[in-house]
Formats: sequence, C-alpha cells, structure tokens
Amino acid sequence: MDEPTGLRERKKQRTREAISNAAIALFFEHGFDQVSISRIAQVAEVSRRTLFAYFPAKEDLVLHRIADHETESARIVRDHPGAPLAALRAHFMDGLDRRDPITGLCDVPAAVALYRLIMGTPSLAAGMLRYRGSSEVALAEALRERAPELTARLAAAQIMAVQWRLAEDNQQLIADGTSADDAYPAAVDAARQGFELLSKGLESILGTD
Amino acid sequence: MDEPTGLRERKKQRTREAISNAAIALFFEHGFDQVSISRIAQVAEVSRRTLFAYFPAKEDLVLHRIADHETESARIVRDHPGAPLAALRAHFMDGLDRRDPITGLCDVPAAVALYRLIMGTPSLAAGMLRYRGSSEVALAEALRERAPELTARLAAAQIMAVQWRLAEDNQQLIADGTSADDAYPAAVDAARQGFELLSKGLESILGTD
DNA sequence: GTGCAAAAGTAGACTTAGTGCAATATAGCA
DNA sequence: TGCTATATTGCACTAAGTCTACTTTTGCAC
Repeated sequence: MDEPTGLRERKKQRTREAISNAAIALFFEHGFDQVSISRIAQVAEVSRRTLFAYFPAKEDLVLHRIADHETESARIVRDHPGAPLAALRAHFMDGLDRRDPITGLCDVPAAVALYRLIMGTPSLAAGMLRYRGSSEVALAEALRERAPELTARLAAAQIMAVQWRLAEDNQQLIADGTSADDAYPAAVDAARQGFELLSKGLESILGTD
Repeated sequence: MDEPTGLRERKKQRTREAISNAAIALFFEHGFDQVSISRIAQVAEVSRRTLFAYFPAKEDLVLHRIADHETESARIVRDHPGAPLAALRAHFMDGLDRRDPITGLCDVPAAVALYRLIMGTPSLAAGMLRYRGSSEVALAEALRERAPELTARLAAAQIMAVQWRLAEDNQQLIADGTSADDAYPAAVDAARQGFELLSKGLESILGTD
C-alpha cells in the first residue's frame, strides 16, 4: 500500500513535502500574508504553476496538515460497539494523556507555532471551521446507525461543539505559554465537565422551564 | 438616532444600499464568482475604489445582510431574568411561528435565493461559519453572568450548535422546494427535540458508561 | 539500451481582488 | 463666499489563481 506504482509516486510525494515544508517554514518566519506563492515556489525549487498543481489554494499549504483527522470521531464511534458517548469520552481523555494535538494539549513547538499561525490568519481560521463542519457531518453519519436521523445530526452537532471548545481552550492556554503538563489537570477537569454536560444536559445549570 | 449629521449620512446610506442591491441582483443572476467587482461598481454607478470603501471584501457585499443578528441569542439571555435555556427555546419557537429567517423557516424568494447563493459559494459559506463563531462567543459572554466561566463556554457551544443545526436543516428543506407552512410541523418537532437534548442530555440515547 | 505514450513540470500571458496614493469634488459651517 | 473635513475618484501596483501551449521525465514494451 506504500508504492502503488513506485518511483513516480514517491517523487511526487517528496515534491509535495518539499513545497509544504518550504511554505510552512516561510510562514513561520514572516507570516502567512507576507509570503507570496512565487517566493515559496522559488524556495521549493518548483515552478509557480507546479505548486498550484499540488495545492489548489494558498491556504491548503497549511491546512492539509490537519485535514487528515476529520473523520476521527466518526471512526471511534464505528469501531466501538458500546455507548458512543462513552467511547468518545474515553478517546478524548486518552488523547489528553498522550498529548495528542487534536485535543489541543500539545506543546511541541512546531504544533504551537502552527496553531498560532492558523488562529492569527483569518483565512486559515476560516478553513479550520470548514474542517470542523466536515467532522460534524462524518460523526452524524456514524451516529445514524445508532440513533434516529434527526437525533444523530443534533447529537453530532453538540458533541463536536464541545470537543472543539475543549481543544480550542487547551490550545489557547498552550499558545499563551503554559506547558502541556501544567495545563493537563485543568484540561482533564474541563473535559470531564464537557462530557458530563453532554450526557446529563444543561437543565440543572441553566434551567429549562 | 436616525440622522446624527443629516444629509451626508443619509447619502452614504443610500450609496451603500445601491451598491449592495446591485451586487446581490447580479449575484442572483450570474453567480458570485461570475460577477466582478468592476461590474458591480459600474452598475451601482460608483468607482471601484469607492465600493471597497464601503465593503472591504467581495464577500461582505452579501454577508453584511446577515451580520446583524450575531448577538441575538446573547441578547435573549440577557433580557430574560429566568432560565436561559427556556428563554432561548421560547424565542426559537416564536421565530418558527413568525417564519423568522434566522430559524431557516422562511420561504420568501429573496431569502431562499440568498441562502442558496451563500451555501453554493464556498467563500460565502466560510463567512457564515465565522459569523456562527461570533454568535457563540457573544452567547458565552451572556451566560457568564449565570454560570461559571467554563460552563458558560461549553453551554454556549452546545446551544449554538443545536440552533444552527436546526436552522440549517430548515433552510435546506426550503431550498429543496418545501414551503415554510409545509415544513413547519416537522421544524417544531425538531426544535422540541433539539432543546430536549440540550436540557436532558444525550445519555438516554447514546449512553455514557 | 531504444523508442514511445502518458504524466509531470514549465513559461508566460491573463483576469481579478484588494491596496496605496495623490488629486478632485462636495457637505457642513463660519 | 470661502474654509475644512470628508467622500470620491483614477491610476498604478501586488499577488492569487487560471489557461494554453510547450518541454521534460518516467514507466514500459521491445
């Protein structure tokens, strides 16, 4: 599954990474808007036109790095026969333990810089939101096998909303300089409360009627 | 509060609307990407440069029409002394009754066309998501006076997620040709269930542990 | 190895969004 | 009537992204 054709594919992969690496490095140094496509192509030793063959838009040079986890929650639900909410909760908690970037609790410099880059660049932040939308759709799809259509869509919306809120809060803390280890206890508490709200509802806190 | 200075302000307002109207009409007819800024400026009888003085980006020509309700949920919470969730629920239900566009249950042709335009244009849809993010922030702010910081943020995320899911589902139905009156009963049921899930939680449906 | 078809890469012109600047026109007011 | 602030304009400029035609490279058959 690694070399369907061989040399040609491997070379394409290397070119793709060369372009991406050059782009990210330049973005880190000068900022997204201060680096032109031409400059990236020049550093990656590729023509401008070739760059666009690999990445259809400038934003993709950054966002392709995250666009691989969008079906993660859906996969968790599908892979676990038991209660979906419990499985998602356990997976998130495990992610915090492993300092998985997807939980926001990762202070590896490259990840922090990437987060800062994205959040500090409106067009990249917008791409992030689109990606969040895809995650919700995928999760709803997975939940459809466990609950009625409407419930699945509503639940998916709520669940992804909470997971993103938790991850964003963690990332913000880390971006502000807190180490992952220092942030860990509070992150676990927050996650506990987030999933508690999901399962038990908001009634006891915000009332209902 | 209507004429702080007078003529000058009124004229600006008229120019702004002339530009916006020209833009929307052209977009409806040819599609967002098929209409250039120059063409819009020409139809609105304004210079290209002036157009950009009123709308900093092409997307704003469309999105400014929706960008006024982003603090609506927050306002509802602030204006009601009682249980926030009940107030939001009542407001949404009332919105369905009134066929308020914000609930998605509005089949006025112009509103339907606007929805189709936005959803069919990636950059506009992205703007919509940003707007949704602002709503969440505003709601969290309002809830902060009724609940602890973290709870407020998590609850706001869940609530806006559900409201948007409901509104989007309604809009989709209308965009597919269903009349608002025909869609109403199902929309009410969906809203009932959405707010039920918010207040009671997902435990009974998706389990927890 | 040689040659050939397909895929990858290149060059350069073109369209359009958005900005900077300097010049002009106009509303509000003395 | 003239002064000032603000609105408007024209023009040149940068940069993203597309189009087309051309050249190089790769995989493969012989």
